[in-house]
Amino acid sequence: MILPKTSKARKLFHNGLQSLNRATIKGMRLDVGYCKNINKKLNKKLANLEKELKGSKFGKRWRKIYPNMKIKSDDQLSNILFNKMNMPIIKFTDKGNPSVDSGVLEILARGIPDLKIISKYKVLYVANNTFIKAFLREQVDGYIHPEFALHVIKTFRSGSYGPNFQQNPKRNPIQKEIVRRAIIPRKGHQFIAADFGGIEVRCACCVTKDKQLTHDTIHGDMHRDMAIEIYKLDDFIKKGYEKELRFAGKNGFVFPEFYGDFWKRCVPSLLKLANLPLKGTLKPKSGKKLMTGLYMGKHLRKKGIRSVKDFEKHVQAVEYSFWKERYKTYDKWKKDTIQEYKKKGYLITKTGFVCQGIMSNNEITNYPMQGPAFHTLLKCFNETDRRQQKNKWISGLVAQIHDEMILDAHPNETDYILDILKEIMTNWILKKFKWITVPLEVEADVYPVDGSWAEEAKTVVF
DNA sequence: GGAACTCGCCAC
DNA sequence: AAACGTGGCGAGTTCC
Repeated sequence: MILPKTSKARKLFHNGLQSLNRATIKGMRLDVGYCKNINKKLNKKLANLEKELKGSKFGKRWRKIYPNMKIKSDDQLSNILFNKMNMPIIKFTDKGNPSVDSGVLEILARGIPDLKIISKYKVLYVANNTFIKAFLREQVDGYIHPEFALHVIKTFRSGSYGPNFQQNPKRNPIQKEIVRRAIIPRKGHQFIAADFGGIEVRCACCVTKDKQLTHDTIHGDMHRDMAIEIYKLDDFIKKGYEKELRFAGKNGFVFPEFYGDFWKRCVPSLLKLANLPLKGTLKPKSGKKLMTGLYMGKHLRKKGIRSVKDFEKHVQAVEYSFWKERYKTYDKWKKDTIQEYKKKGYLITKTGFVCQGIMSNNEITNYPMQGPAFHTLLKCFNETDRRQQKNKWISGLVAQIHDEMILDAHPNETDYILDILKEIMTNWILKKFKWITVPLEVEADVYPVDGSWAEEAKTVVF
């Protein structure tokens, strides 16, 4: 449990309630015609995919066992795959049952191509049922009014409801296009979305005072560094593989480690991200192609890593140096903070919120970053709101996604607003939150006039 | 017939 | 010994 114990914390939330509520009241325009249209189209498409699956070899087998076949029934699917067809179990759910999630289906589709129909179905189903339908259900006179609450999330971030505006698809391009196309600015307006870059890591720099982390965050590239170390890449990363392998370093290792994961659980995703097999020996022709005639498998073998077991050992060593050498100050902070919590029974964040109650080690070391990261955005949101009222902008704040604020802007005011955002988010905030001891970086996406949220934006970096 | 649970998936 | 942090939500299923 966290409580806004200090007067500063209470004031931040008191102002936040009002500014967030104003954004809710203002709301965002919904392209209702588009939503109704795409909803119809998707219903038809989903019906067709269902028909296709039922007619396929795999679908016939399914229906023989379950005459009332339901594509969405993971129980039915799992029973057929793992009990009737004896397919290998790739991973287990939290409750210990064989998993049939998208990653598993992707692997099993190598042997049963019909499974691809199910994956395709699920992607479109989520876009339609979780998002488009919610928009149509929640809209009033062509506007949606997502709410933002400050009293629900235990780290005192914000939550969003009716609809939840903090989970709109971004990574899957098909879902992104379908869903974000529905959100449009007011007539003649354009969206501005300004987000802090790596705000949680920057909070970690300020909280832990780790000099190496601070250096890497401001001047270096830790994700790239870790990718090079994990895959022993040396100069391969310079030859056009930077983006993908950096992604693997970031999402397969650095982020999980910061959240409290450990090497053994990182290995499967690191293997998957490099297209390597999940067990056994690393064959010379396995994995991502690094250059003509050289695959990741062969490359790693040359470096003495001949099997998944070898790779596991290597990742364990990388983790050791990550915490015991590279970020040893951060590591010590974690130990000290856990000790402090155990002694006092509570912790207090940089923004004045008290964390108390029964917490795991990972919770103890994550809460001091997660809350203040959002509070930095909220403080800026409040100030932007104050200025928009004082100066009677036509434009206005309409939403917030943890480290990002979204405005519906009149083009005549756009440049002026960008100046204001730059001032508030990179300068003003440092005077208000003295504990922020690293520079802050902001990316502001400016969308085309009358362009939906799915359109390509012009990015301005502060 | 509804509450509670489970799984999977969307975001940061 | 521990073992990814915070949520919302839809669908299927089970229990009462």
